[in-house]
Amino acid sequence: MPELPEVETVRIGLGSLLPGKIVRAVTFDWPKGFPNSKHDVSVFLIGAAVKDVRRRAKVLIIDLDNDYSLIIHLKMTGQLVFRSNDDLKRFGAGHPNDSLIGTLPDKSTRVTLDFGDSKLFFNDQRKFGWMRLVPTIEIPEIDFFKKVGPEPLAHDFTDQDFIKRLQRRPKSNIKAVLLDQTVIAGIGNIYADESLFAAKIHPLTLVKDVPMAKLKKLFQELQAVLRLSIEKGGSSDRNYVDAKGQKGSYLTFAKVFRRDGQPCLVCGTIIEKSRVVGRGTHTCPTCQPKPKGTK
DNA sequence: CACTTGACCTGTCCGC
DNA sequence: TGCGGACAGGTCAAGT
Repeated sequence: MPELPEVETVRIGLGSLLPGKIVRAVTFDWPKGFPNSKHDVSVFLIGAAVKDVRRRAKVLIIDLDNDYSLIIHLKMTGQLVFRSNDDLKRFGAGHPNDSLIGTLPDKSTRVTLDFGDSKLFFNDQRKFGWMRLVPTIEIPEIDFFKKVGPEPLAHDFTDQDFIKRLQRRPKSNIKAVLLDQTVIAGIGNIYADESLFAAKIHPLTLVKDVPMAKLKKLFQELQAVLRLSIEKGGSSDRNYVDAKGQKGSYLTFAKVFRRDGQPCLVCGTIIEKSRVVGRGTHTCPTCQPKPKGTK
């Protein structure tokens, strides 16, 4: 589930909660998702203090004061939920506010970091997510970080940079290219659909067939939807929650995503759902006419 | 090489 | 109510 805005929301939350906390204990039994040995965890994680929480693409990086870092990918259903011991006592068996989270840990909890006065739960229903403890200095050498594209909201990332990178894949359809993390970092299914709708581009259009003006428009709209979503705490469909276990409200503002069967907010045509690159894809057939030669 | 498809998991929802 | 099948927001390996 989590794309750039959701991971960024978690980063902001953890960034205000974790720095200074010392890891006192770690509970885990998930060799595939968290392959570090008990020995390494006890030597390089227990006793270390959290220094900083960063994000690159959809990956969270928790830097420790011993030159090690935890890198975490939430994939589709991962959650990182922080609870003080007081909250655990108070809300352990209940649902604070409109949270999707009940008693913690629950059956999807894969890893628990215990800070003494509080805990951080890594939940992941589908177990696609992962977490690794690595020397901080080795992070840039990890394959994913070597290959991942630029941050779409970086201040020095321009529309010309964006267009140049998209045009490296002229014969792919534009949605596939937006979703390719090596082209641009952090875009997933929700923000691909939303930005393509805003720029009035059909997702199946080949990159080479999109006029320059529309590529520029796409860049502006992509930045706008990402920024709005971060402001709204991300999108919560079923699983996503922030560091405090709360849902985000962006989907209230989504114009096509999960709005199939409802009228387009621009022209009133019924929004359609189809499959593009194997993913559920939402379009307005009037605002985003299909490219010639597709059915 | 460029590009597309399936596999990884579990849970939920929908139709019969 | 039960059951099979499709589907879910990501990424990689394997396929064409």
